[in-house]
Amino acid sequence: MVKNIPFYETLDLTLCGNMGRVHRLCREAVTIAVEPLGLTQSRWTALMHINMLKEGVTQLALSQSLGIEMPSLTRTLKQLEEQSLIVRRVDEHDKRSKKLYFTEQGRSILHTLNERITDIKAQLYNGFSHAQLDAMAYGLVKMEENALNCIKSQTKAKNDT
Amino acid sequence: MVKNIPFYETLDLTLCGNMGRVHRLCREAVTIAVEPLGLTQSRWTALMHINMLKEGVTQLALSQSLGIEMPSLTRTLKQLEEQSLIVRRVDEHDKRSKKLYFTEQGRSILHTLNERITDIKAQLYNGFSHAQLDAMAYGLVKMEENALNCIKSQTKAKNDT
DNA sequence: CTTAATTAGTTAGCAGGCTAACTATAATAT
DNA sequence: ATATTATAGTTAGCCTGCTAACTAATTAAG
Repeated sequence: MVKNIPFYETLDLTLCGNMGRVHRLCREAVTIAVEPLGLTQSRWTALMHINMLKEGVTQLALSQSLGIEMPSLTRTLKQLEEQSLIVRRVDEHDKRSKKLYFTEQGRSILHTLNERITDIKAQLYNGFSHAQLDAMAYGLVKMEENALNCIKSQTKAKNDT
Repeated sequence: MVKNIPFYETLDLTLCGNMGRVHRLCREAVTIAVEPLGLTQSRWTALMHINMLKEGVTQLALSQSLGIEMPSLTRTLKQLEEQSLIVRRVDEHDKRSKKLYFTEQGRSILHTLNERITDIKAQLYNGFSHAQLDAMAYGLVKMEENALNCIKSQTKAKNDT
């Protein structure tokens, strides 16, 4: 029974609080669905992105794709390696970097994982038009830009002191 | 240089990852601005909501307004009390619940806090039309509903087993 | 009235973001 | 050739969400 809720009644007052909550809820919805596979949010997200970027991707590239910092990723990959779903191999051409590959077991759960995520995604986007989804995605990208600029200008102002 | 980014290139692949990242960045932008006041994100958000709901609000009502669970709030309020910015007083009519009040010191930083947040908000929403912001807010509410339904139906399916 | 169920709040501990400080390798400058 | 700087990854530890299990007070049932 959602009507045309004026922006200032929702997003504005709590600033970005709503975004955080919706994010947590969407995340939870998927996590419930893939829990039987022994995966948490950070782990299934990482698996999906490795698959998307193709095996052999470096940790740095993966962290950028995920939009998280290296230390956050390191922990997740460690867990995935302990679960024997992936392996990390040092790149022979640049011994600083490590490339990521699925194990047999890791590759074998990809299909089920993909299926379940697609299912949940359909439920989350239920009732949205393509135009609406595009508008949201565009808004998010724009707000991300604004936030980055805002952070940058503040950091700069501090250093100039 | 953001063009008309097709939804499936952004929000879809990472599902709700973008929302999480934008949320973190917006949060960071404000936090930098209010750090000199000795406040973190959870603390300034709580202060703003207490002010909005008026002093004397219960912890339960505050947690619902913030969209977080009680234990998350308990910790934050404990810190605010240790900073002597608020006090918690047992409600005489229902000794289970506690009501929240600002201290002198707490009330005195509200003005500065409000000012800085308003400033950052303007930067984050820079370039957005009212219609765009409303569309995003509406989309978030709708997706939250979808997520809640999705979680509920999954939980129910599990219990029926 | 006494007992059972519900409710507000707390504590303990997990999940997954983050920064700061570190190691080891590679690239650049002198 | 050597010394400096930059880069990929790790470790340690903070912040703030969460659930599960608890206490104490209130409400509902028998």
